[in-house]
Amino acid sequence: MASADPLIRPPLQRRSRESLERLLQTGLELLQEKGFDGFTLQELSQRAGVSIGSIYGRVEGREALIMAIYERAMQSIDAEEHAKLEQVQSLDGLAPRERVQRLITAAAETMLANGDVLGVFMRQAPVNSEILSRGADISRANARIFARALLAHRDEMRHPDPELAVDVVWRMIYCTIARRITHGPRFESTRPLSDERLVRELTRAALGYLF
Amino acid sequence: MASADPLIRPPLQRRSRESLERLLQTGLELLQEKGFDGFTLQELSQRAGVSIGSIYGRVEGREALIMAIYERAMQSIDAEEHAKLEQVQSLDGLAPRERVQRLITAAAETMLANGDVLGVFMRQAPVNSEILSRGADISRANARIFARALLAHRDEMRHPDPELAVDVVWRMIYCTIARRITHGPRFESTRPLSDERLVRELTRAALGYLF
Amino acid sequence: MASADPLIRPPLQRRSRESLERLLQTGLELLQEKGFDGFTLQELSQRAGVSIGSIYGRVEGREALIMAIYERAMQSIDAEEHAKLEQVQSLDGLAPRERVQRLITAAAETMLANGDVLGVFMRQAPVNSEILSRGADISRANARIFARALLAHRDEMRHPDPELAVDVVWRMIYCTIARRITHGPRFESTRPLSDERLVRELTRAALGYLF
Amino acid sequence: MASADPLIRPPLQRRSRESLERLLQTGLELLQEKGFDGFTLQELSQRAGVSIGSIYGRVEGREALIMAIYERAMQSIDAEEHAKLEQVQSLDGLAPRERVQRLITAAAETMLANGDVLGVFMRQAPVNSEILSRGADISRANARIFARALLAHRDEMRHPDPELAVDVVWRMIYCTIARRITHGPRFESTRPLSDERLVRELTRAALGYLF
DNA sequence: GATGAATGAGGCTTCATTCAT
DNA sequence: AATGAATGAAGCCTCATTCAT
Repeated sequence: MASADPLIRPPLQRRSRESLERLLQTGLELLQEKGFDGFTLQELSQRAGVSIGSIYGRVEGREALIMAIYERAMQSIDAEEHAKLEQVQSLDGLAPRERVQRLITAAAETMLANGDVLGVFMRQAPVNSEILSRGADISRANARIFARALLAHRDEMRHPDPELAVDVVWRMIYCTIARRITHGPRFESTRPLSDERLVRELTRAALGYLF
Repeated sequence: MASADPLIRPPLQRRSRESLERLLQTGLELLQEKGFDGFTLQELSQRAGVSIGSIYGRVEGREALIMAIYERAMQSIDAEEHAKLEQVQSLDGLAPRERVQRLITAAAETMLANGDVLGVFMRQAPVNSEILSRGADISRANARIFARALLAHRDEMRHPDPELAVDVVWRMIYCTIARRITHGPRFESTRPLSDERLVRELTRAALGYLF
Repeated sequence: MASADPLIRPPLQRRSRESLERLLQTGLELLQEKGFDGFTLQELSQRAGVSIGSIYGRVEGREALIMAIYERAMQSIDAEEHAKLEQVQSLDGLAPRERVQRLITAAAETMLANGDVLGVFMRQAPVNSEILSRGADISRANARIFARALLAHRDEMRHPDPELAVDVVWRMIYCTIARRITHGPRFESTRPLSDERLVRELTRAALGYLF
Repeated sequence: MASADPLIRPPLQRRSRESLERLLQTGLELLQEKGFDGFTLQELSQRAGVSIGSIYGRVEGREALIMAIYERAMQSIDAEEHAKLEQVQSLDGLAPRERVQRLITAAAETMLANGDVLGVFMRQAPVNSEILSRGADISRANARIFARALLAHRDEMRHPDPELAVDVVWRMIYCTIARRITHGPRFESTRPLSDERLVRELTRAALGYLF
């Protein structure tokens, strides 16, 4: 799912690779601190100790740089979620409810744990089509894994259209957690509610809906 | 819920009121087309046929203008949602499931029906603290109405903590619909799913969870 | 010495005269508070409760308005100084040193006493040719009175060119006091020095120089 | 006496240093021609052949640029006056009257000789607190040198409070010359009076006052 | 006459990108 | 390849003045 066009001109020398790394790492921090709008190449250049010229030597421009930062940041997060979902899926002899519960928890917790970084980009997605589409890619890939895993238990589901139900569950969970990350835990309601509790309740709702 | 501080210097003459109206309306359209970043006073001035100076005669600056557009746009939408929720709440002798179903449908449909306008601001909320907080105000107010209406049936609920359950249901519904508006219907999954169907399934999930 | 061209379109009705008065008075206050640069017709209009349109009905524009404020403010101050100088001049049988002392004191004290208002315009003079030239008119007029009064004692003066000496004394006194008003009492030196003391010493210097 | 905070981001390359120089020089000329109010970055940019962006690369903004022009212009003038005063002070075996005469002449002539440049800033001082305070610094420093030099002869002075007298002399001289520079030679009086003559007479007055 | 809304030239500033060294 | 100075389009805002009511 990685993009085909080279966001980055591959660095050849060790020194280059290092400064590229510094660029992407510092860039992420800058993005977290200032948001996309406050993110300027000038400041990045200074903080990372990499000249503007070098940035342009490595990258097409601001947009591409941000995408490169994005890809780098997402790579590990996505792999982590991916792996967790796959792992639960691969478990044999799991009771349906047990599996569903674990899948939801896996997905939600990975997202919440990486909320700091994820949030930076999730907040921009609705305003930046590039990020929107890459984000969709990732989400959809996970949707598929999630669905496949759940549908192993389709026969036990009481819902008449398991495919649909599973899709809806994914959306429900994903959206609720995602907004928690982007808007904070009290946007929709001031009632205190911990991450753990929310996940538990969402799971419960999913189970009630599916089975 | 309208803000107390005067975003707008109230126009006294007819001509003014007209151009203010033009400003807010055209401004909303411009915001829809270009997004917040692409929204410039210069272009608004041209399109609305109102000089820059006049804009500043009416409004503190760009930021205040946007908030004014926001308030105007939200006023009717919010009132509509508010009213619908209140109306369902006020119905006597409604079976619990029936009431819940209607409440969810009311909330979701109002949002979806106004998605064009809502989306413009919802997309900015995570990036604009002013809008974030106003949006939270509105959402929370509706959360309260929603909760009050549902909790009329708390005795019939099987969930051990009805207050919590009702809060979670609201979040689930609101987040899922909101993201549909801001990210489109296929961000999380490519599986086709109509608005109506989604609402129906969310309702079903909510009912299973509560009762 | 009043300018010939009508800075002000003479108000005919009582109401007009009142609002003109309000304009000039409030204008002076505004000028004191904000300085020339911070002085805007918009704010004056509001504070004085006179519409912009009315201001333009009465006056050519911003510049003319300021000059009108200036003239009004100077009128009384100038008259006061004028009168004091003339009065000392008219005293018979005054010992030379006594007369000089009184003249200097009269001039200096009038200026210092009106420093609040004088300062506003004196600070602008070097930057505003209109005010510069009106200010020069006034200063020169007083120079003439001052000179005439002193030269009554030319025979007692030890200076070989009494005309010159008297001119220099006037300049010295006027400049020192004027700068005290425009730049404050400690611009040139941090040594504390009261108005009274300064005047006394200047007088002493003048006497030593003339006689 | 140069300010410690960096008004200017020091240019590293030759090309930069040249355009910075052009900027400050042309800036001074522009200031002389148009005054502070008429001084715009746009015009400076054009005249100096330096882009707006470059200006901002070198300087914080308009205000800082003006201060930089000021500091550069004052540096040499101040040094010159400073040096001249020190030099007279250092002369041994000078008769009191001789020394006073030379000191006053030194101070006055340096100022008058640099009147073109000095005037630009002196005219703004009463209206620009930054310049006012820097100007005060310089004047006070010279006041100290002047006083120290004169007070070497305190025993010969007939004035009962030599410290005071010397302070007053400095003020008198400085103010009269400064106003001559800012307001021209005929503001206070139309009587023709050359620079030389004025200085000579001021000196005579000072001598009469002190000794 | 009075009112105050409307106008718009013109100022300052930011920052992605280019280019000389 | 790297550096960082230079560029300039484009945005926001102010305020004297004009003009419809």
